[in-house]
Amino acid sequence: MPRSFLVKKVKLDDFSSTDLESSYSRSRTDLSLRIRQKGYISEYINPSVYDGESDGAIKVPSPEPIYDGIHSDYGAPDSDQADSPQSEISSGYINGDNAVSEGYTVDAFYITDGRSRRKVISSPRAIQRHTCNECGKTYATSSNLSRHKQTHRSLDSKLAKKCPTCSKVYVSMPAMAMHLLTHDLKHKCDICSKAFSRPWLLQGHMRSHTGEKPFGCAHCGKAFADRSNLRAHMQTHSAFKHFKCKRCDKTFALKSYLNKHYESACFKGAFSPLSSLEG
DNA sequence: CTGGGGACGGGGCCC
DNA sequence: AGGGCCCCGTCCCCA
Repeated sequence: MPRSFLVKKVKLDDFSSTDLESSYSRSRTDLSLRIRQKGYISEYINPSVYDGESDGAIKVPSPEPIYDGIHSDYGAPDSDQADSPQSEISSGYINGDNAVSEGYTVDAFYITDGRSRRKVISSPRAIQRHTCNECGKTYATSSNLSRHKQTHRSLDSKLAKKCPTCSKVYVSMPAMAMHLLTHDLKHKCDICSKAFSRPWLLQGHMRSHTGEKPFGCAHCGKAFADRSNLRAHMQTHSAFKHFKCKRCDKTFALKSYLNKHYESACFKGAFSPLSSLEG
């Protein structure tokens, strides 16, 4: 599947030559381990970090071995079996029943990020990027850049438009159009009649009825219906807790845990921590 | 109180 | 311009 191949190549492109040499000569699982040694999942999901990987310091290695119950080798780079979880190639199965999941190692998880396609430098089109002079973001076409530039307009701009339903103001017409969709719940579940604004929201919802869990953790084998939930789960495998309470210094693996902490023990009845301590 | 998971929404980006 | 896909984030519930 060409798209999978490109995406995979993107990921490899972002590693140092040392990384590449070793990963080319070793299995994808080994590459996954190297990724985790470099700083676990959040650093490979966060686009800002990804865009400018500057810190090669070794942080906390994964406390967990790659889950043996699935096939976590996504194929060596010279293999034409390069796979993404979107692929029809079934490289790994978490469950033995009908709910078939493919195992996501940290790297495989990352490479399915559609945004990473921005970094496809092997593509001829990627060489001629159109750069926003305000924020430096680059786009494949001038049309896309033009659309993006709308987001830099001021809210006071004469071009700003207000949503007739909820009065939210948008300076970007594509964002406005996207927002208008959120008021149009035309995707309805045949089973429970719940309605959604986007087809993929309905898709995700349908999994709650079917039990389908396409997103599997390659570390422990647990499968999820929702990619975001797998992402949060992946963070629970990390021994590195990125989110620290600025009052009591307790650390948490997930920002949501820290927020919960702020709302409960540490700041109950006190001033709002979210406004004064975020950062 | 914390950790973890399920479900979902908003908005950005690509083709 | 529209559809598809994705990320980030939140809310809620439960152990």
